[in-house]
Amino acid sequence: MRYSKQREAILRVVNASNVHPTAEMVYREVKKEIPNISLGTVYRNLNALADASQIKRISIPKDVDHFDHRHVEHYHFCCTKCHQLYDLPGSTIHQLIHRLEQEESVRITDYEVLFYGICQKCQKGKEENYGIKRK
Amino acid sequence: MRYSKQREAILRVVNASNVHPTAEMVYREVKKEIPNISLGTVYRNLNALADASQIKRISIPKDVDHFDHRHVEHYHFCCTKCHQLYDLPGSTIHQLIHRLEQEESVRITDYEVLFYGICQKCQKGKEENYGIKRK
DNA sequence: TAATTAGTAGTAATCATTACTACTTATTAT
DNA sequence: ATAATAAGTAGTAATGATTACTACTAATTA
Repeated sequence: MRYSKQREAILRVVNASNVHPTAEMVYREVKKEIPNISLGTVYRNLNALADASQIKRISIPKDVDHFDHRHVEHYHFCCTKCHQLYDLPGSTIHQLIHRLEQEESVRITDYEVLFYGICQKCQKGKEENYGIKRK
Repeated sequence: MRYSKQREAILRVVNASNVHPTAEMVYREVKKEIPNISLGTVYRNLNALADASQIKRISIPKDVDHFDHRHVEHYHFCCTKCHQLYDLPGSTIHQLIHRLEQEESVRITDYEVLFYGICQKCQKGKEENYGIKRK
């Protein structure tokens, strides 16, 4: 993979973000720096970066793909009320992976743990929707 | 939700399947019984059944949605070689959920645990692709 | 048994994502 | 360095899974 300022900017934006951005969100952000960047370029590079394990693609039912700079191990939490995607800390999964590899004879190379529920803010009745539409 | 023979057949097909069928697969199967059923009807009912927690929608990056009759608690395993989706047994997650609810002040109502790796068959070099195309 | 209204078939539309094409730019071999 | 080469890009068209729409059908109810 050869260098390009577009990919560098895209990776920088994903790394700097704390909201698990969608391709569209990354596009809008990178546009500030490279105004004529193409949405296709953003998609192509997000996929390339995910394939190279530099970032992580998160697939959520009834939602567009999100991307995450997975620097520390964690799980994801999707609030079913405001549809905001949060991080949850955790590393419990490793023992589980080890056991499953032994018992099920599979080789596990990656994982995604996604919880659904009501986030703290929404429990307090202070939810906002963040303009995220559900299909 | 009122009764319809279409929804009944769709639920029956999902329940009888052990391959986490896609909407298209359910459609092809139900068509044997109700030849003029519409693909839109299958989608609508799969969504309705998922919303009613009778089945579960599984979202996988770069793949179409799959559906699962979640009768016993388990995790999912997606082989990165043959792209087949398998079940992995497990119930370890409950302690984790309880701890996260306490520590993070969220209310968790559902979860999805998806592992990636190489399945037993593919480790033995006997993989098939099952005609599943990656975009 | 008629009235109501959810459900359906069939088709058109949507929209996130990918593919394509001509052009540009990073890397390489002379 | 500089030309060759091949990966990357912008812009736009195409794709394809999913949803929306419309006129019709059938399950529930009063």
